[in-house]
Amino acid sequence: MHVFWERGYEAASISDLTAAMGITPPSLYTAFGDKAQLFLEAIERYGKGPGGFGQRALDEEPTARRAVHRLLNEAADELTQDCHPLGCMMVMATTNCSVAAEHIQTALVKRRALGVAMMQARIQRGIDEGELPVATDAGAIANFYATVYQGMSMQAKDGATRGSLLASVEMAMRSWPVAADAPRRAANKRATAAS
Amino acid sequence: MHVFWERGYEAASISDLTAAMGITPPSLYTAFGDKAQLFLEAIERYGKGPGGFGQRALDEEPTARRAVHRLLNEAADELTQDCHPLGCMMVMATTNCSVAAEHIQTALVKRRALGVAMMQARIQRGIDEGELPVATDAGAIANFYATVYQGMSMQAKDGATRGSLLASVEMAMRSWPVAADAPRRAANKRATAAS
DNA sequence: AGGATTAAATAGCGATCGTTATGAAAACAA
DNA sequence: TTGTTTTCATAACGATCGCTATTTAATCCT
Repeated sequence: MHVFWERGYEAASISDLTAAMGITPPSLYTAFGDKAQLFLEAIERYGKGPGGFGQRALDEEPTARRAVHRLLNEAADELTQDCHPLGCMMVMATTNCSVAAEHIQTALVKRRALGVAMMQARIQRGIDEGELPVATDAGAIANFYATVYQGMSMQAKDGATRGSLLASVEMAMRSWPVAADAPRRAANKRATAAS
Repeated sequence: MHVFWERGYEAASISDLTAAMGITPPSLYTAFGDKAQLFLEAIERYGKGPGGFGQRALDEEPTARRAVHRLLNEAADELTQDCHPLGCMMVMATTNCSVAAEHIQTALVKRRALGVAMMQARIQRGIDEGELPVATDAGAIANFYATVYQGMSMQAKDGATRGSLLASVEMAMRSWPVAADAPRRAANKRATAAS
């Protein structure tokens, strides 16, 4: 998983992989079928392991805003840790590839879209529960924070620090839609105080 | 340039390149030296051609805010055009590579950092000219919008539409620092009206 | 027109790619 | 202990990688 994470799908050679695993090519092929299947298993392992923080944040936090905020904050941690490669494996593994690996590319595009869809669903729940204005476009919000997340992944790969990423997270959260009743309540309060 | 843009540095093979150029390998090597030099020339051409909109936006707009806003708006256009590959060549060309191409990788990291530095300089000018609060961290702002830009590039590669990217741009611009005197003036106006 | 020089194309270099056939060692059955 | 099965590593397969030596075609100068 780390080899694919570090190098990407195509640049990770079989000899890189077997060296890291401590096995020989025939063992790899009898155990995993071929390189593509091994990669998909590695991606799955990533999603359940180091890449699972997003899912957890979306599931566990009481509000959509806190969920997205926690997702990005934990991303800043995770993407810059030095016990594993920098950046998000899902983002970095196949940004560029030859025609031979396009099916892997499309598989990853689908997985990324799935992540956005999960975030969108959490935001929609926030709208339904009155946390966000009913006119909010959940898809647009999810797209934006997915964009920020993917950008953070690139920055981390380029050597950005945790602190730098956290600063970007705080800036991104300033774009969060204003709660429908918060300003109204404030306006009411002022009106009440004036009357 | 389009071949490197589409496939990335390593996945673009010499035969891909010669086929696209309509020449044979020896001609390529006598004209450009080797693959790495050809790539660097392609990157330079990209910066002066399709990738030049960022520089222009930063140079030509009267305020830092308008400069960044235009940069992102034009990026939404440029990154999704169908007359050339999707996404930003500078971002996509070497996100993942083998050990053999790491010097290319680091060269691109430097170029990306240069772009961020130019944006930071424009923002700092905005601070110096009173457009932005003196306490503003120009580096942090530049990092954030660079993050958004790189995320947009990934989204475009994954098939995001121009409209989707533009929506993210509008969201990102909501994070722009509030002008130091704008709220004060508003407050003064209210105070004046009350008195 | 014909020899000298430049240009480009064919063919192939060693190395590495993903993948697998083959042979040797280890574990088990009788 | 011997024969059988299983495990795993050595070695090599065809294909392609970046790159170049050699040969053919075109251009130039007299």
